[in-house]
Amino acid sequence: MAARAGRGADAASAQTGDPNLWDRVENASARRVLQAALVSFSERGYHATTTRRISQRADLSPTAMYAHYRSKMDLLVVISEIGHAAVLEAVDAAIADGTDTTDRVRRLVRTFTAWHARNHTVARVLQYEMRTIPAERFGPIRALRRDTEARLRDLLRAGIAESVFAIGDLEVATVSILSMGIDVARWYDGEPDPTALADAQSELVMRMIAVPNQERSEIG
Amino acid sequence: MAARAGRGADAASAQTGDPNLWDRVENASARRVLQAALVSFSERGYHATTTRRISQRADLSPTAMYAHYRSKMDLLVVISEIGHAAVLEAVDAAIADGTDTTDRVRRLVRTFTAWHARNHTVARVLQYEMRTIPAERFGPIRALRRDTEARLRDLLRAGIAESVFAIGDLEVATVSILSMGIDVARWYDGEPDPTALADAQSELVMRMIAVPNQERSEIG
Amino acid sequence: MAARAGRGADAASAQTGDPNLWDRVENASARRVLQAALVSFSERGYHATTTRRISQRADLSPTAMYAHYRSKMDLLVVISEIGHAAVLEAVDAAIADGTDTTDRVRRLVRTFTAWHARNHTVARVLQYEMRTIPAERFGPIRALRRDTEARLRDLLRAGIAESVFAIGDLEVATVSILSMGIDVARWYDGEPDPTALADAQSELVMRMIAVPNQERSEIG
Amino acid sequence: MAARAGRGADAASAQTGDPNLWDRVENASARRVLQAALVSFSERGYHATTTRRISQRADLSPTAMYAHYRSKMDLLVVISEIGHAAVLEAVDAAIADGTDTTDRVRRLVRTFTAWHARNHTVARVLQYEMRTIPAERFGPIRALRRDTEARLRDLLRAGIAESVFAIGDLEVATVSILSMGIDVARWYDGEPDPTALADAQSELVMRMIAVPNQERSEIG
DNA sequence: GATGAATGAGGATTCATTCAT
DNA sequence: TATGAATGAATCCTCATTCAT
Repeated sequence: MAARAGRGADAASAQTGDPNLWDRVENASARRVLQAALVSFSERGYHATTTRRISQRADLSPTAMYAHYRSKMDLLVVISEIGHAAVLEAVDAAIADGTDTTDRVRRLVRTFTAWHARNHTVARVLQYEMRTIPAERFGPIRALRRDTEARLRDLLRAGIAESVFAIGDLEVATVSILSMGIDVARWYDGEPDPTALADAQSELVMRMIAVPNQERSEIG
Repeated sequence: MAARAGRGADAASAQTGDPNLWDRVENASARRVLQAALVSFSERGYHATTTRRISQRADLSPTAMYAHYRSKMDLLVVISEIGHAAVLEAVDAAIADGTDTTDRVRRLVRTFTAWHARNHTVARVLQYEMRTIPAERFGPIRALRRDTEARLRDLLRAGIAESVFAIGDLEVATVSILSMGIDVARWYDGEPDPTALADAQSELVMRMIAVPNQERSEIG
Repeated sequence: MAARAGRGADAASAQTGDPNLWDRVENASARRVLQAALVSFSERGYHATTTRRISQRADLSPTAMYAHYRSKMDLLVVISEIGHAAVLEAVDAAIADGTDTTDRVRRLVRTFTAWHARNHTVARVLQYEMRTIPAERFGPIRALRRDTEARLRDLLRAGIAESVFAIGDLEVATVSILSMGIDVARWYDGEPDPTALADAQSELVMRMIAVPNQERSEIG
Repeated sequence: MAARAGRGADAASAQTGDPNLWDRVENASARRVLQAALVSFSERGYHATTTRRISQRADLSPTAMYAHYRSKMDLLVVISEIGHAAVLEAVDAAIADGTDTTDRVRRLVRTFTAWHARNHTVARVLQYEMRTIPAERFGPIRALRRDTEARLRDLLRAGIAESVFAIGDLEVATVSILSMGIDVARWYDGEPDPTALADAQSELVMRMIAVPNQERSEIG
């Protein structure tokens, strides 16, 4: 069984993305269960994943997961919370490194895209199983998503104010830029290299929002 | 239940998008079943949709669908085939109307985006349940997707050759542009107006790929 | 489809045994349905046979059988009645041809065995689906079976009285002799030739019941 | 329901024959399920038996059987394998006890018949549901049946070589003798006593195959 | 913490049969 | 006579979860 071979940290990380993501889950069994769930949810979707499959992939008995999680939905919620928090953290770190608005947007997009490529397994769960999470548990996730989106929107708005960006419809621009990164989760399977992809997409985005050369030179 | 009220053609089309889409399903019951499945698949996903729900929404007995479709999976496949075919048709029609490469790309993007907004219910099924379709039935769908993607790629390539587009990475550009339209299915819920959205997105795309003004003026 | 090829009388009789058996069913469609049911009941059993299968094999629509028979059970009952009646008729004809008790028993056994070989398709239904027929419809069939058994028992009793047979337990002998013929339905698949099999089995039976040579010569 | 009353070992064995037969099924629930299935398969046939009935008769929830068996078919296969193995074991034990060929045949027949009377519930399943078992699982059962048949055939052949048996057609004799025992499963319902029946049938068989007195005295 | 057995709810699907045509 | 559509009942089985150990 592949799961058996993949029990080690390295093999697993190939499927589950950045290994540090799951560091906060301290118990080893609990982490294995979570990663097994993650891979299955990503491959087949939440409803098509059985708790037995998860357990098998984690090399545990069918009921072992209940020692660590209250339910299958719990697994999805935890994965989703960790994932969404990680995206926001990455985005915030990227912004912090930026020197000016243009640079910050470029870094944000590059990071966002690279994250979705590198962590496309988690990303798929975040995006495709959002609707699966019941309203009463969705609150924190919604907040994280809104915050992430707000980071970009605020930068775009700032750039417009600074006259470095020319954007017709701020909302459409915000969501469209994020779409390019989010949708990476759907099609990405290792190619191209996350960094290369991130560079290419961020370049496209910058051209999309930049004030056209002529006008800028006129202004400058 | 809302479904009961929605049995009429108009109410249903509000949920199922362009009513002509389902014209090719001639039997009225078969069409109602298909539309009921469509709405449920879109709202809750394939696996979370029960055949009973579908039948109920179609105002038929729990087993009536089996007179028209061999299985629940059949419904998904038919929906997916019709939907993907419709996208390609729309794209082809848009291209045919264009006057030059730039115009054709703009029309393609506008149409693609508008289609995904107007038919976001179907579009959600097309994008989110692709992995659910078993390999042996996926062939025709894959072909349609590849063709649709090829339409854009070919136009971009032509524009580069004509020096009206400046694109660093053709593949990334192709998929990123489509991502903006595809991802509309995820977030769209009636706002903004499909035409307005299509105009805004196509404008973003055109700026993204157009040769910068300066250079172009140099050439002209 | 094999059924289509086998629609003619000759091909069908290969599977359904003596074609005259079904002559009394005058309507051609009704007869085709009956023979289709017969073959399926024999091959897979009554409960594993669907009415759709029967109709298909008879080259008719799934509901066509209801024009001729009230239910699936009706088919089984009719087949069973015709079959059991035919066995008794054959046995009676065999007895009628016999010259003395010994000859009559030999002819009865030979005929009984040959019938089960030649009509093993029907015979299998008669024997294996007996318990399937509900009590309220089983009366006539029970009568036919009792009569057939009585024919042999009476002959054996007569032979004992005439001192041509030496039999310890009349009941066990009766049923055991019939078992040899009945069980042919279970294993027979065309080999050996029904006549050869009938000769061999009847010889075994005659030795089984005949007064031993020594004693007979003493008596004579 | 009678099943509830029959939960005790003794009551069950009245229906399921030799209780030792099921000893190899160690888990008590699994054994109860198996015996419940056995009785139902025997009474109504495999296809007419629902898994619910089996569970009810075993005093378990409708799904409890799935903890022990993978499917309803699994139950049939296990029953069939255990049953056929038991027949062969009984036959082998009988042969081992014999002093010469004639004695061995007599013992074989007596044992075979008595087994089918005593275990007529299992025997009915073995004989009537053979065709129900799919080819890919039938291998071991076919082997057991062939072995059992070979035991008799080999003895008959030996007896012919030793001139203690006079048999026209070895194959017909082999199958006909077994038929007498097998068919007991069809009609037996407690009468006569298995031993008495076995004695009567074995006597019939011995007369059927023995070299006639006269000839034998000539030889001796 | 971990497990094997057990369970209730529900799932897709099949089936014999009916009905309108 | 024949059919396509429709249906209610039932079937096998799966699933997430619980419980005793």
